[in-house]
Amino acid sequence: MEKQHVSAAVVRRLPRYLRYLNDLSRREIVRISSEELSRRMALTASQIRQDFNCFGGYGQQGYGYNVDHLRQEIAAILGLPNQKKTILVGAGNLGHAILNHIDFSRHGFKLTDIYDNNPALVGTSLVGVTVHHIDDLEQRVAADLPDMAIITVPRAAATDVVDRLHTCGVKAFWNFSSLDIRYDDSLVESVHLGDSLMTLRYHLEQR
Amino acid sequence: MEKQHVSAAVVRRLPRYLRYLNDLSRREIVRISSEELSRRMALTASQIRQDFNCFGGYGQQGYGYNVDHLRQEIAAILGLPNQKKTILVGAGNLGHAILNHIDFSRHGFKLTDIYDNNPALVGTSLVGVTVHHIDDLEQRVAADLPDMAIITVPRAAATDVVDRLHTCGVKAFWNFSSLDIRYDDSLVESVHLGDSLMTLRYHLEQR
DNA sequence: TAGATTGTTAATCGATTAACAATC
DNA sequence: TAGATTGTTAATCGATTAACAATC
Repeated sequence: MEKQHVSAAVVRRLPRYLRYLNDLSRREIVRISSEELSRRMALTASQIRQDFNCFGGYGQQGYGYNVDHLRQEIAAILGLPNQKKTILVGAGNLGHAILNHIDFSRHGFKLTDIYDNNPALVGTSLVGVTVHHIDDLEQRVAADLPDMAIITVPRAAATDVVDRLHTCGVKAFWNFSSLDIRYDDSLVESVHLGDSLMTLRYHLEQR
Repeated sequence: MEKQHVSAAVVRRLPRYLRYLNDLSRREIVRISSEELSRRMALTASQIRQDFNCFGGYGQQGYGYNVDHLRQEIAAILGLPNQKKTILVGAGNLGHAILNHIDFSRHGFKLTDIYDNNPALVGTSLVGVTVHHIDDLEQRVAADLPDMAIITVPRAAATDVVDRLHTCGVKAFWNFSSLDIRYDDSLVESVHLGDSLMTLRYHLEQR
């Protein structure tokens, strides 16, 4: 049902809608109006209706939106029911944190491999997935191409690792390095922690 | 020199400008034109000039921008030379990763305290800062009010911890919990890892 | 039916881009 | 001086908000 083009701004809001809807569902709230949801989320009701209408009419006049139905529609739009294969490269502090913090299956992914260059880690298992040496990257990726790679290696290693991945066919990255990854044929979602912190520092200044 | 209102969109770009300028500086490039920078950053030259002009004329016609000067101006605008006090609450996987991954002093902060409820951690030291028990939070925060708190506790604990912090005077948060923090008198910068991952999952679907 | 609330169009607002005069 | 490039104004584009007719 995804007809018209959906703007990046709307897409960024979808996960947040999903969080609130899941929460409402947990509290066994069956229906919600755009008005009530706007109060809870600190958005305008207008924006909520516009956003939901990019995809088709999920509401009902005079009634509002059915929480469970809407929740499942958004989950489907995001592609969550269908799991894409992902690998994680760099099982240091940040890699460990991601592995333990994120439930991949609930976010539409399946973790298939972990890579690191630390001999002490290679061969061990983290969250049920074996850690392989980074030297085996090309061979293993060629045998079973992942849909995405999580980049949690130190900055110094990032360019090289990402380039190798791209060369052997990986075209999507969840990037935690402070480097900007950019390829014409690839999808990149970056989490620049330092940038986020500095943004906060700026606003702290203006008070 | 910060006269006119600076939009959130511009502020979000400042750290990225700084990263590129630092990189240019490292390579000993002395001057850069908006045109050349736009190529490197994949922005328009027009946007770059608009952005830099929110704060005052840092360039020179016919020459461009002095890399080092611009770099220092932006660092100053962000407030980096002046360190604000921050505490970190929740020294689990994610907390550890942040502590080891972020150089606070380079981002305008100074880490003063760490809190956790794990007895095995309390009393130990991480990145040179002692871990205190969460029960001591109110007492210690009252004695030395931090400018900001980093929230890396599990979701279940987040509401309570944040509320306690807010009550004893903390009015800025770097939030890693999947909860939305919202107070009229507080500044919140959230890093919603799950949201970021789902956004990526969406775009992976549309290809 | 009357009341509530959506879906959708139109108006507003803000951000990005284009253009060019100012000036180094 | 001539050429380059900024600072700044105007035009465009896109996103948000307001309004209201459609309809459950």
